[in-house]
Amino acid sequence: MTLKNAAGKNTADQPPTTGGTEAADRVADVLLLFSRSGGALGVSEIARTLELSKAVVHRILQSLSSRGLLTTMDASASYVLGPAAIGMGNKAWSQLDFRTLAAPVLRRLRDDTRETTTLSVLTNHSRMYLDQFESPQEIKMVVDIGASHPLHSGASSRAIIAFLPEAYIDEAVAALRKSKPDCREEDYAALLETVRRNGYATSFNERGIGAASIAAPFFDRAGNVLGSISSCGPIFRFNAADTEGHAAKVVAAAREISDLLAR
Amino acid sequence: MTLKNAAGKNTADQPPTTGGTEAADRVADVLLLFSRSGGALGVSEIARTLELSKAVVHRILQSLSSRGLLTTMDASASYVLGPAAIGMGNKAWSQLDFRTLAAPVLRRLRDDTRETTTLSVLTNHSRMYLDQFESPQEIKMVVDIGASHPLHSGASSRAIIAFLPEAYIDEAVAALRKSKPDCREEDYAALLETVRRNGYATSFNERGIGAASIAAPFFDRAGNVLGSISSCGPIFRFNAADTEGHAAKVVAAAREISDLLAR
DNA sequence: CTGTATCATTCCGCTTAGCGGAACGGTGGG
DNA sequence: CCCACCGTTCCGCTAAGCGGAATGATACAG
Repeated sequence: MTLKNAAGKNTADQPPTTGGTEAADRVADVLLLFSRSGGALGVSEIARTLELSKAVVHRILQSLSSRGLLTTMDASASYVLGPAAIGMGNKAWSQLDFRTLAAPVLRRLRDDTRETTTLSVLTNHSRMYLDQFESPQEIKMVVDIGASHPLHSGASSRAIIAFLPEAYIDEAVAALRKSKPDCREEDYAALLETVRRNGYATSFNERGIGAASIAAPFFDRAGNVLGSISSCGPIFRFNAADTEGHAAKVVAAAREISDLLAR
Repeated sequence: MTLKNAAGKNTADQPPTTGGTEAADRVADVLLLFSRSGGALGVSEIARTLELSKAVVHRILQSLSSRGLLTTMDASASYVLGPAAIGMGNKAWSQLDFRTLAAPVLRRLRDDTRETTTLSVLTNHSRMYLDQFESPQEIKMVVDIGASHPLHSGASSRAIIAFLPEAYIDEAVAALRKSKPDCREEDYAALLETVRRNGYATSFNERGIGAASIAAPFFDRAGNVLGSISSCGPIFRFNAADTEGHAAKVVAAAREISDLLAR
């Protein structure tokens, strides 16, 4: 029975065990499940999804919430990520340096497209430019590193929000209505659907006059959006005919960053 | 040797096992260790700190980094929190609702002090107002919910940064120099030391003219700062004689929030 | 108010996952 | 060159913890 099940250990399906212990893998999987699935989760649901016994899941949840990584909503029953998870996220920001990680990719994309390339990350409920590589040309776009921008407009934002849960989108539509009361929710949803299908977002004359931008998102291994990169410049250099080819380069670069993160 | 170590399982010290399984507790502890200790960590160091065998730690690290919760810096050897930790942090923000959690405490503090109370959270490398309860008086302070503020100035910011690692403080001093080239690093360090000792921060006529604020931080169970609350209003109602009593109320409220989070 | 179907939680004996001590290769400093 | 410390790997023993089933709580339908 223990014959070859020992080291190999794949029940033939989803999560290929790697290196460590099965117990630890399970704990990680539970955490990642929370970080994937939007709302609150209960014992049975998790047990079903991960194909584990309810007893096991229950014990893991006990441990995790005893350490504050999970919390139980008001009464009791179902769990959500807890304050310690927020603390961890904050720490991760200071430990893991996106800028250095993405720099080579961004620089190469800049040299390739000869347009300014930017790096944005998702932060709480907004977006922020972390870095940029400026175009070598005299007329170019320059963004403000560090300031935060709303998630509802601009290519870099749309590339992110298209892959976030419903709640973010509702919030964005609400914010959008304040400046453009006549915008329709369906139109925005359709726009984001296009972004999801193409894998990139575009904007022309949107945030700034005469500015154009093509942006693509990158993800962590669990499939969460972490941010986006863009190639942007004066609109007269972004003609419709080239857009597709240009976008392909941006998407490829974004995927490269995702891969670096997944490594 | 294994005599009574079996079930009871407390080596008489730090982390009292609760509910779940020992294995899961260990995994959580490793994660929390990363979220506490600033830099990168190696197998031996963790094993020593947590009083675990090196083999165990090594296996846990394998599992966690196979899921992207940890990452190994460039070559190899020591680990830091990975992209999945950032994704988790982001998700935690949307699941765990600080505003509703803190609302009763903030409202009570407002009714008690008759001044506007605010809720701020740490985000990436800045701070953001999440909520406020306005003073019932005609002359009052009102802050801008949602916008982000630098970490280097204002009571609410200082209450946070005083409990962050060195790197943040250096960054703040650098930013501070841009507006006040003559500020001395030692002075700022001393200021923060005072904040740490008192448990609260004050500002008078600092961010806005005629405005005063008393702020205290709150923490997750692991001791990470998550944000701060403040009681603030027109400076003429904040006379020095009352400051200490006023601050005590703010600190008590902040501790209450920490407790709610630790529950 | 009773029946049925969820849910989370608890129990306990069996067994297998994984603990830990020790051995191994690599690296750096004295 | 050696010693100290690192991360990694091996393997036999054993107790940690898995899982099936029982229990209690809650909820909805009839």
